[in-house]
Formats: sequence, structure tokens, C-alpha cells
Amino acid sequence: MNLEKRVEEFKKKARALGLKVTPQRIAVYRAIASRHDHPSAEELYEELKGKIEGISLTTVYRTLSSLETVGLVQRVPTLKDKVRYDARVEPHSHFICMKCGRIYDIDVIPQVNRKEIESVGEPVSCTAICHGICKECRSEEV
Amino acid sequence: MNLEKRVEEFKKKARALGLKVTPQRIAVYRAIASRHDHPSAEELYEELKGKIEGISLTTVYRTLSSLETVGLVQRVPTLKDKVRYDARVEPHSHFICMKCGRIYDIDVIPQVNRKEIESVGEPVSCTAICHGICKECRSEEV
DNA sequence: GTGGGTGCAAAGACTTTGCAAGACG
DNA sequence: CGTCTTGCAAAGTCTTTGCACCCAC
Repeated sequence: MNLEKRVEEFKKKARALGLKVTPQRIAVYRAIASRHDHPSAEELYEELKGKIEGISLTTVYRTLSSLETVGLVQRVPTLKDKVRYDARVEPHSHFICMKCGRIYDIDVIPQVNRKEIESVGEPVSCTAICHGICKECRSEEV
Repeated sequence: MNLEKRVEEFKKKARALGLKVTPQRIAVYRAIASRHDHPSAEELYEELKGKIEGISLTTVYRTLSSLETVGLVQRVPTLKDKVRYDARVEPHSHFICMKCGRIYDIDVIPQVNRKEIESVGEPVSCTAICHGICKECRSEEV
């Protein structure tokens, strides 16, 4: 789906969920939805501060937190101590490059042995994380 | 394998890898290896500070970092901004309880569509994260 | 209009670092 | 004994919060 359509849908859903649709929230959502690299709050702020007047790092943090609460964005599981976000909220998985740290989406839902999980609890969703070397880094290694 | 055997093996490996085997490092490793809840540095420190004289939070952080570098412990992927560690370094997956936040080990390696991953890069390892409600929380819900 | 949203600055949580003293090999 | 490790305190990084002002509904 193209970006502007997703932004329009975002406005509708946000309003329906009781969130006010402010220019800052639109900007944050558009920024995160247009990227596939799962940016942190800081990175989104860096991208926006030139383009959008009246945006602060605090607002980016608060917007991400609000959107996460209502399920319009998701956190990405990582090993690092910085929180990263993803505007794709439907099930999918991630590939983390061990060299450059970039995180890629992969359209995969892991198949796991149900019995093993149920010995621990009742699963709601499963996602995979693959570590490896991405194509870009591989080609630089020549 | 029982705990003391793992600790002995740890000493051997650590020495072989060029790390000095200090009482603090042994204590940190024993603590993390004896638990299955993937503690953070702070939690390990809380456990140790009563029992071990001469242990500081700084040392716990530095120990975890050193052990991670040589592959004797691993970070656990999480959505939160606190780093958690695991003394199980062979491939396995995790179950995160959406209610209490506890993280459980599950002996599963996800089966994923290889083709989909290879469009992004060359995978080295894959792990799954399942979110759900653990048995303990489920039984409290009555 | 009003309740939620925003910016700023300050505080809070988690982690790393500099330095002098100490201990493993 | 030399080098790596430790503890303390201070600094650094990432994130949240208090408060006064503002704007979407």
C-alpha cells in the first residue's frame, strides 16, 4: 500500500482510538511508515527536526509510546539498549546484520513445535530473529 | 549438566580464552548459570552483593561484557531497554510473558523459509520469540 | 471551551569510563 | 612481578516527567 494511503488510514484509526491527530503525530507516523530500517526515537527526530517546525524529541518519544499503546506501531526485539520501532504491525520477522547492525523485515512466521511452547505457556504470537551478514555488507567484503 | 560442573568448565574455558578467573567472575557466572530467568546486571548484583564480598555493580557489568565478548554468555533479545543475559549459548528460543514479563527458555529452533531470508542476507543463526501468557500467570487469572 | 498534546528543562534509569589500588598467573 | 581486574565516583546515553502553554475536537 502506498504511503499516503497508509497515513490516511492512520489518521482514521488514531481518531477512532481516541488519539488526537496532530501535525506532529502525522509526521512521526509518516516518517516511520516510509522507512524500513526500524528507527529509534532519536533517528526519527533527526529526520524530522529540519522538515517539521514544532517537533521535539520529547514529542517523538511520547508519540511512539502512544502509538505503541494502541497498537499502531510495534517495538522491534533487539539485543541493544535502544528501543526501535516498526510501523508494520502484522506478524513478520527480522534479520539483523551482525556487521552493520541494520535490521531488515522478512516475511516469515516461524514454525515452532507447539508442544514445547505449551509446556511454558499459551502463545499469542511468534516472531523470528535471524542473525547474519546482509547482502550489502557481504558485497563490501570483496 | 549440574551447576558445579558447568562452573568448572567455565573456569577452564575462561582461562583458555585469556580471561583471568577471579572470584567475582566465578560468582557472576555461577549466578547466571543457576538461574533460568535471564537476569539483568542489576538483578545479578542484587543477588550477589549479600553473598560475595567485594563485588560491585560495575564489575558485574564488566564481567558480563567480557563473557559476552568471548561467547560464554549471550544477550537475550527483548523489547525493553534493559539488557538481559543467558548462560545458555547453544541455539534455543524464548517465551516472553506479556503479563509478568518473565522470559522462559524453550528448546526450539524456528523453521523458516530459507529463500525469504536469503533475499536479505546470509543467515548464521535463527531464534524465535513467542509472546503469550505463561502458566503461572494463567493460573492466577482464575 | 476543555481535555489532551506539546516544548522545555530537569530528573530518572541504565550503562560505561578514568584512575588508583589490588590480585591472578 | 607485570598485566589484567576491581571499586569508586563521575560521566554518558537513552528515556520519562513536571509544568505552563496551546490546539484538535
